[in-house]
Amino acid sequence: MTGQVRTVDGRVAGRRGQATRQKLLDCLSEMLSTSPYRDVKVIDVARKAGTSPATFYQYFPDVEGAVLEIAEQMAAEGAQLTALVEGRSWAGKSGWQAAEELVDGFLDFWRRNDAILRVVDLGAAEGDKRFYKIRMKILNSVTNSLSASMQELQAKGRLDKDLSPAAMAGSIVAMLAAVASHQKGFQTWGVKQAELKPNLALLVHLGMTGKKPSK
Amino acid sequence: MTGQVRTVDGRVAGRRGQATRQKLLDCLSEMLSTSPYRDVKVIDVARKAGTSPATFYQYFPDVEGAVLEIAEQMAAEGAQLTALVEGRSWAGKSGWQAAEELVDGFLDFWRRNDAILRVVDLGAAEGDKRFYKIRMKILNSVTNSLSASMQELQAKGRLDKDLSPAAMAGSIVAMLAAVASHQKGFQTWGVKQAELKPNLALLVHLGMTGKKPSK
DNA sequence: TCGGTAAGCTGACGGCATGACAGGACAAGT
DNA sequence: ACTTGTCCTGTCATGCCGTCAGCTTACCGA
Repeated sequence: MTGQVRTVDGRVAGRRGQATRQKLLDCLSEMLSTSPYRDVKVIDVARKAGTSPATFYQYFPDVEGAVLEIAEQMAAEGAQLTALVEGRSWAGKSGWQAAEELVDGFLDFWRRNDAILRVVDLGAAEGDKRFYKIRMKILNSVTNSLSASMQELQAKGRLDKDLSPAAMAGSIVAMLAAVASHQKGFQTWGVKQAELKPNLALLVHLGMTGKKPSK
Repeated sequence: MTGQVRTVDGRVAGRRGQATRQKLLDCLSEMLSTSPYRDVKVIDVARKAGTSPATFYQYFPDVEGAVLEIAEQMAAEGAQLTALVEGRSWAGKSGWQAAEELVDGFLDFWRRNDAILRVVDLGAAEGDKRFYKIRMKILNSVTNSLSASMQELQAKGRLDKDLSPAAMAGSIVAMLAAVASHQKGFQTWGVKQAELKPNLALLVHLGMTGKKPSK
């Protein structure tokens, strides 16, 4: 599908080359989580990887290009988030469980990838379509699943028909993503992780079913 | 309270100086909305303002310092967002209206200041306390008001006592902020502004009162 | 009117990151 | 050993950063 890994000047990368490339990506990834995006310099990444800036430019057009690569890898992993919604029932106790697990899984994924997700979020907000596409790839699976579940509920008459599943699902997912990316902030502000989760789950449940959950 | 405006090297700024300073801020502000934050260079801002980079460094320690200044100005304006919540009733029809107006006002404020808010969000997410504080200043007024309203409802027995007003209010506000900062995204993805708002308002209402609104 | 003083601005400079290139090192096959 | 193609780096021109000395401009009191 993706074809071979290639250098900027068109050569195909061999074993050694791919290793170097990956090492650069790893180091960049680490830098992103320890210093502001604006201050990440090619020379630092190269130094950290024990190589030279010139090498970096063999594999990536610039920092942004490398960041996109990392984001792409993460987005591929992120596809598994669908499993948090698909095939779940939103009725009764299992509905509450579904909401709780969705929140849990989401916050966890975000915590594991917060550095790169920050940059993706910024790129998307700035209007860069490549970043926006990646963001979509991650969120879409969840959004679509939620949206489908709501349409089912609507068909069964268990949910108001005049609300838009897409908008509601989008809002819910946006909320999860936002809270997730400011988890640390909530903590310093005095809201504990433990009380954040059930409240988020409650909001999710309310949004999905329009009803209070029966725990 | 704030004392006089001062240059980096300690001189007090006069009329002309303040004008130059403001012009630099305006130009920076415009740059932020037309090019990625990472690519905003001091020299470009200076050129745009018809002055030299050295002048920029007279008034600001670096780009980030100037951005903080802009953000501070915006935060001051943003304090008026409190008015969207304070003194509102969440019962009956007026409850629905309160939710709608909160959503409206929020999205509008975000749309007007999206460029600078993006950068503030990034800074906060990266753990910079100065940006975090500004973000708080804007969101706190709304969050606190919502939180207070919920405590009232709890006292009257109209709302479950086992949920945390702070966490819920925080989640609601985070959701509003998130949706607001990706408004354009929602649109390109096929969700129209018109159907976004009522669904958001519904979520807000559900979260605040635990009940479906009576319109 | 005339200095005196502080504000305001800029040219110039060392330092560093960028991005391109050519050439050397290295591994693998013959 | 020789060839071929991959891989890495030294080097260089370019451009931005951040600072300083020094020049110009505005204000003010005598």
